[in-house]
This record gives sequence, structure tokens and C-alpha cells, in this order.
Amino acid sequence: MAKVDPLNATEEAFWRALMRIVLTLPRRLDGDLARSVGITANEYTTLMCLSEAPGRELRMADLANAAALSASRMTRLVDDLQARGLVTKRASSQDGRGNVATLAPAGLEKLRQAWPAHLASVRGRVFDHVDSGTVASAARALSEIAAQLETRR
Amino acid sequence: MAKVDPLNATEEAFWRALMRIVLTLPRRLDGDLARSVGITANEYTTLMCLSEAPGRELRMADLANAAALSASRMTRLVDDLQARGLVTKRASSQDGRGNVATLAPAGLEKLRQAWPAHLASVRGRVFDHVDSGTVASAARALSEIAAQLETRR
DNA sequence: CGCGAATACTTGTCCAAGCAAGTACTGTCC
DNA sequence: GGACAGTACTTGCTTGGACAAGTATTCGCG
Repeated sequence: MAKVDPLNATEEAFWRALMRIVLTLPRRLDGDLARSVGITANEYTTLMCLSEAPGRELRMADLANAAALSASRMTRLVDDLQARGLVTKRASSQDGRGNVATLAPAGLEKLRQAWPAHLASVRGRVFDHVDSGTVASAARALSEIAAQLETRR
Repeated sequence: MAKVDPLNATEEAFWRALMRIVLTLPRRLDGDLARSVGITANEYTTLMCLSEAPGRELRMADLANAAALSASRMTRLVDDLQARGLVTKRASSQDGRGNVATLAPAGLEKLRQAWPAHLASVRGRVFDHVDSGTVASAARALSEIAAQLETRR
């Protein structure tokens, strides 16, 4: 293995902060959403993905991919959402193997409720603490990192 | 609830990238560490925290806190590390309720092995993709966010 | 057509993580 | 100095998530 430079002080600060965020941010968002509208963050993004899709419906695999969840997790999550009437699932007419999840009216309603609460949560937890001047450059950096993480296995 | 401005385009980009990182970075680091030295990311940070503590030992509660894990999780994790000889656990001499975890020589050795691999992984996955000029400002922003996340319940 | 390979999910099973309840000890107030 | 509150862990249990195996369907090719 080649020799690698240790992190300098600035990188160290960046790294520690990022680790702390990665560790605690999901918990906070989850808690905020659970308290305000009674859904988990995964459920929220799942409903969100459906609402943005054409016809407000997606095949299971695409939905799992969009929400960054495994197929099996998505199966159970959608079944659960369906049991609560927020989503419906039916066999695809084009492909007998495929199942299509559709956002139900109640799901859309839930999403409308959740939206302002979630937005407030995101603002309060993140953007209220970032100098607006640095958002642009940080966004670029984070996008690069994210893109790379998703390519390189 | 007060009305809240939606995210502007830059904020949106920042947010989506951050979410993607939060979702995938832990998986990648975990995989890298498992492949190179056979420990999980949680085990790595736990050993790391011990190695940085005075006397290379910490009480369970402090250790759990430092590694951002629940007390119960830390109990099991330390028991597991002890079974593998990387750590020892003994009752506190000052406080009969407390237990103290100590980094064992084998644990220190494991950490030394893990260090360069982990460093390479972090460089390759993160810092190689960030313009060094933006690291400083981004670090400041991320630190603010992290600090706030840990205060406000 | 029809057979093998690939695809799209679902189900079974396991591990990680958290919460809640239990246990053991400390500290304080009278 | 003894009861009561609080602290420090541990253990039991439930949930979330991933992987692997199973099932059903479609696709490609002779």
C-alpha cells in the first residue's frame, strides 16, 4: 500500500464535522418527522419520490433506487404504507413480473402535511447555521463527493 | 407553525448532496474497513476514542458518548471486542457502578494496521474530490451544523 | 415453439441499534 | 445510619436494514 499524507488541520476539522453529521443528522430528521406527522424519514422520501414521478407511480425497483433503499426493504415499506392507506400496489400491466406503487390520495395529503414541517426542520437544523455565501461552494464539493461515492463501489 | 421559505436552487443542491452522502458514506467506509482489517466503522471509532483517551481507557458512558452510540450498543460492542482480545473491561476502582474499558495491546496494534488503510479510504472517497480551497469554509459550515445537531435535542 | 438465462420481486434469516426495564451501587437528607 | 433518589451499566425485546434463496415472468436464441 502506498504511503498517504495524514490529514492537515483543516481537513481534520472537515472530516470530524462530517462524521458527526452523518451520525446524528438522520436521527434528528427522523425524530422531527415522527413527532410532527408520524412517518419515518424513509417513508417521507418514498412518498416524495412517488409524488415527483409521472402519474405519481413507480415500479418497485425504481422506487427503491430513488429512495436509496434495498429492494427487500422497499417491499416491506410499501406493504406497510399500503396497510395504512397511503399507497397502493398493483401488478404492472406491461410486465407481469413488475409491481407498481402508486401514491394514494391519503398519501398525498400526508405529504402536504409533512412538507412544511420537514422544511422547517431542515432549515432549523442545517441552513440557519450556514453562511449563505459558502452554500454554493460547499454544494459543489458535496456533490462531487456524493457522485463519486455512488460510482466507485 | 410559521411560514418557511422553500429552499433555493443552491440550497437544494447542497441538501440533496448531503443526503446522498449521509446515506452512502457510512456503507462505503464500513466496507473499506471490513475488507482491509476486518473491523467495522463503529469498532474503529471505538478503538480510536480509547487510543486518544488518557491512559487509553474510558468509562463505558464516556466511550459511548464519544463514539455516538447508545449505552446498550456499547456494552455489546465492548464485550465483543474483549472476546477478540482488542480491549479489556474492568470495574472502576473509584465507582463500584462504573466499568472502564481499556485498549489492549492487540487493539492498539489493530488500530495501527487500520490507520493507513482508513486514511487512504478517506482521502480517496472524500478529499480527492474537494477543491482544497473550499475545505476551510466548508469545514466551518459543517462544524456549525454538527455542533447544533448535538445541542438541540 | 421451447429451453436456458436474466429480471423483478418477495420471503426467510440474520445482525445492528435503540428503548425500556432490571440490577447494583452511590450520594444525600433527615 | 438508613431510606430514597439518582447514576451506571446490562439484559430483554422490538425494529430496521441487508443479503441470500426462492418464485414468477420475460427475453434471447436455436
